Amino acid sequence: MRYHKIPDETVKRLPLYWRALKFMSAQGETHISSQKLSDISHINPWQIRKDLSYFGALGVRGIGYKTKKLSEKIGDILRLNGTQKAALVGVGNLGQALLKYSGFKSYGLEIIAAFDKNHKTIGKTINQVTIDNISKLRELKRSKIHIGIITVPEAEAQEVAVELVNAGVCGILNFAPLYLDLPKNVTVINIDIALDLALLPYYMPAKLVARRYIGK
Amino acid sequence: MRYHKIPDETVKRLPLYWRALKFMSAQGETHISSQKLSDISHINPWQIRKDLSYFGALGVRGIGYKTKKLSEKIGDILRLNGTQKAALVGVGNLGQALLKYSGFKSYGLEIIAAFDKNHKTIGKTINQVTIDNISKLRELKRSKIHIGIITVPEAEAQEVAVELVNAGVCGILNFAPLYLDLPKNVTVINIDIALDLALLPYYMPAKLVARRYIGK
DNA sequence: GGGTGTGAAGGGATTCACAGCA
DNA sequence: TGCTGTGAATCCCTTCACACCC
Repeated sequence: MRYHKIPDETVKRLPLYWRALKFMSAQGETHISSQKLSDISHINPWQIRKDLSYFGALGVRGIGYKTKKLSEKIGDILRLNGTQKAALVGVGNLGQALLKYSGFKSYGLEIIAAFDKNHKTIGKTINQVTIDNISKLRELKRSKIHIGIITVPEAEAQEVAVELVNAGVCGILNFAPLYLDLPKNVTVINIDIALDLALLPYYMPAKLVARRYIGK
Repeated sequence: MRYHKIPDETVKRLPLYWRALKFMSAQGETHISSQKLSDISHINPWQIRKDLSYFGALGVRGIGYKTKKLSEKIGDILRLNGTQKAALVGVGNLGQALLKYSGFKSYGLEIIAAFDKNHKTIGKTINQVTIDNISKLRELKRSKIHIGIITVPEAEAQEVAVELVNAGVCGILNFAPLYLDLPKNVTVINIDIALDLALLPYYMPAKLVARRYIGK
């Protein structure tokens, strides 16, 4: 296994393993088998082993994986070890919730700047971050922030995204429900809660009635 | 094409098409081609045509799709037409943001009940919803609510989920970062923002350095 | 002409089954 | 014995190419 391309689907599962390993670590478990990891993450054991094998032999046959070693390894792969600074734009309901949310820290993310255009919001301090006028976005360049979080309304999102990129951002977490048109070297992760929600009725029990389509 | 199983991946894309169609409708477009739909949704035209073909011949050769007809059809498939009532448990930062969020309405979801265990929060009214004591969750059964939204801390999520199911809920939107162990007939959609966020550093430009692993 | 609908081909991810090693 | 690591087989989804129809 040399110079192996890692499937995107595998990468998507890594944070899940990471979360499960932290959980096991907290329980004081020093070792974990793919079966046990499966019990927590609900991914098949062979899928887990296959996924992990892309990164070399991380386990010990007959024993399993060392909890701490494995979680460090996954952290290295995902580059979650160490802290990354982020700027948030749009301090509405969601923006405020994210600012107050402490869970980002364990993923190495720290929001150290926030912007809004509402004068009632500007100047407020939430969770040690003072909200700036959005017009000062371009001054962000100095602070070497590479991650931006967009929580502005849909109509303003594209414009804000461009300004963030101009300010040196190359990774964006986008909560606005639209596709952001940006240079290829910018990574965008879209989170649209409503889009996920929309799947719920389809998969709810009534599905048994009409899961298959009778066509033509 | 008879009795054809619809791929999950196709279902996942339907809300995206639905969103794009609403956008086009708002622009006053009565017809749309798969190419145009692709421009907005950033899904390949042939993928779109394939996806839609699972539901029968919805388009007109040489013309494209009727915007309104198609969006209604997708709404029917996803069961988004009509309103579904939901109960939210855990009125913290995120819970409040969701209560105030108006975007659910267009997906046919209306939060009509909210619960918390914090006595400072109980009794407050947010967006016309008065927050109840979480101990009253079991009384929910009468109100025929089938969707539950969980925004409580991880440690309480499993317990709350079980109570929701006891109260008649069969579809859950779970924001707590853990796997909910529930009867098979309950549909759970998990949203863990941090899990998505964790992928950002991996895909950010520095990836060019170590995207592939040099093993063994 | 222009754009859909769809079998067939191709590609990738999942699953299997077992070799290999503590 | 127990559990990992991994080629091979399988399955499913994506992509292609073109027939078909407005």
